Amino acid sequence: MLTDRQRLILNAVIDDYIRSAEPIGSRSISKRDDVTFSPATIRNEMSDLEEMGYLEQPHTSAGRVPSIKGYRYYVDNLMSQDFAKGQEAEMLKQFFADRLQHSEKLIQQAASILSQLTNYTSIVLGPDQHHTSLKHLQLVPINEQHAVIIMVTSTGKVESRNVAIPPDFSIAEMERCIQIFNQRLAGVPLLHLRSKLYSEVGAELSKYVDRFEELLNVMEKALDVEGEPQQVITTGMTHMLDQPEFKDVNKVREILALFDHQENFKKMVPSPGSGIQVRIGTENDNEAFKNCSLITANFTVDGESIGTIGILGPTRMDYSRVIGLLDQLSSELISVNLRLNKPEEK
Amino acid sequence: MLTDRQRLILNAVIDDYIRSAEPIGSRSISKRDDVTFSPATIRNEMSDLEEMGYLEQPHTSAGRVPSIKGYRYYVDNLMSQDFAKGQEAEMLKQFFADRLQHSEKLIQQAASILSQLTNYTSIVLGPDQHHTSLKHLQLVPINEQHAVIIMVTSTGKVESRNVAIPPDFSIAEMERCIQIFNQRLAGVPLLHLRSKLYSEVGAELSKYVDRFEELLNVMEKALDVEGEPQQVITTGMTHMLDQPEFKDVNKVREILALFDHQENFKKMVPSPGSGIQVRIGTENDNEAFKNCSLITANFTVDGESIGTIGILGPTRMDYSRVIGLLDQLSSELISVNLRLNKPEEK
DNA sequence: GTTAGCACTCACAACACAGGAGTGCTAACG
DNA sequence: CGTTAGCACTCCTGTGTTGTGAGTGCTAAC
Repeated sequence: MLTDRQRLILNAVIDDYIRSAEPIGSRSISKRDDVTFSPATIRNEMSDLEEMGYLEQPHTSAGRVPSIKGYRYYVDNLMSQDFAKGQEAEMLKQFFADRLQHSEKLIQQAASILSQLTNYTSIVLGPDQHHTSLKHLQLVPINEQHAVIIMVTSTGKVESRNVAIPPDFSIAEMERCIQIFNQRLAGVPLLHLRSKLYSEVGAELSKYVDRFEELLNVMEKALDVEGEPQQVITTGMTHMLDQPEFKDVNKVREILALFDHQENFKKMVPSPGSGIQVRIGTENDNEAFKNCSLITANFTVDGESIGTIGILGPTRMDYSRVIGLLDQLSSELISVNLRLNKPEEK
Repeated sequence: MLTDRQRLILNAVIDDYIRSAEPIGSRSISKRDDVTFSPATIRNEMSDLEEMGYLEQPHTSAGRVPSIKGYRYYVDNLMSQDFAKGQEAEMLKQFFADRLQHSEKLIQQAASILSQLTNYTSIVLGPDQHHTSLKHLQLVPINEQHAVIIMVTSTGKVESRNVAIPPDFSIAEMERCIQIFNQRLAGVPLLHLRSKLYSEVGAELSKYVDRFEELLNVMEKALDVEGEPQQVITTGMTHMLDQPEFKDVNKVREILALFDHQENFKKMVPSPGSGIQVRIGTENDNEAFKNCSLITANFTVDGESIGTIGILGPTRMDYSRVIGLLDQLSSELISVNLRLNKPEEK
């Protein structure tokens, strides 16, 4: 569809624009080493590229700027794919060298590093609750009426809930029940905890405890993971302000407002699975992000999602570098997880 | 030191300026209901107030603006002290009505509400680690070589650490050790855990386990709370941008940069104890905050600090309202904690 | 001591204007 | 026929000018 020369020029425009953030003119393109034609020729080609929708003109007599379609073509076809894994990759490796964190915290820290490296904002979504399962349940009494229930999940994360002990239940009784829960519920996906609670545990429990229904009620509330919003953590929002496209406070506000209402992100992040995804400008279905691009990477181990990292920058972001870093990070994470789980059952 | 009329005028200037964010002229003051003199008289008084350092002039022929000294005088002497506890107080009450969270999470949520109510940014500092103690220790094995150690603190917070099980230790052995730890370390302040580990537990442990030193080493790392930075959570940074004084991106950047490096806040927050504190403008020892005020409230139960909330706004912030809300919040928190711990031992 | 009157100051918005980067078109060249 | 040089035209941007209005400080009168 595009001639080689058009592709060369489109690539040149986007490359330069990513660096300079200013409309690119024909003259400056012609000065590049990889370009041999005169400004006039380039003007003609750029005019064609504009007509086809790959470039845009802020106004007559300004240079050209890539359109969403242009960026998309760049990411899909033009962009250098040999993600230069230089010293930055080395930094990531160093970072992971001797970490023994559960994967969730690990990803958070990785995102923070990514944000520093790229000068973009990073967003971490915890692992999709629907796909993590319960590893262990534990009761810690606070006083006669209150206790803390601790859940350890398959990702190594620890969650805790305060519960009120039903009157007339002794702590010893509670502890016996928790044991039963543990036997029956270990390995069950968090999402199914509630239904299993009645179908599996109920019958068993009734043999040992009299007023087990009351207890089930309490546990149902405590184990309800849907109430707990999926955690969203952002780092490096400052970097947003460094980009010249956001020198106007109002544009920044729209975006930062999104950060305060984190529910939004869940909608924006592509459905789980499927490695690295790029959403350019209006491809995000959110008005506030029309000048931003979001690159997300979903990290999985053994097919289980352990978290998602998103890198948010202006549409004019350095796609190649960010994708390269996420790529590298992905393999590091996998190797860490192998190290951690090597001698595991199954 | 100030005449009644001067106090009235200073109060009027600050009041109006808090609302309008624009320099206040003599004419607009004279229109207030509580002011009976002419603009000319007010001009003379304002001139005196400026000479004394309570007011400032952005430039000749502009109105007056309060100085740091002016705000300080306002907060200490002028500000209405009957913190109107209207429907806002009711909201807070509602919010606390049936919460059963550990106090730390409770404070975080409270801060979030405060941020919404006031349109300022809120900052939560976790309880000072030096004053919380260990309640319970728990080991959850992940595989043969790794386990999660869970610490429940006296504030009801749950912390977890991944540890590597020393080679040749069985999980059963580990669990026996943890029991000993629990007996010996429950109630010990987190800060002293490490020293007690050797002085108290070491001897006891040597009776049961052979190579206990190795184990102590592992535990020492796991229980080291000083490595873990004190948690800092911020909400509602967007509101910062709503203030007209921050319409310039560069000023915002300085402040947001602080948020990315949370260590800073620990230095800024006044030493624990002592209720509500107000830091106006340059009273904060941080260049970036020279146009901000920080109101902090330290919440304690039975003399133990359970966390600190800071409200950050422009120097022109509504001191009276914020202090009132923090005041209200403080009493709500205490009543919740009473409810939660009523039947506790001691 | 208080107030009216008035000249003076100074930020700010509106406007005009020059400079310059970049385009689009046309015509000439190989 | 594709490519290039030349040139007129567009339009953003920065700068200087001017006018307006809010507000002050001073003086004189009440």
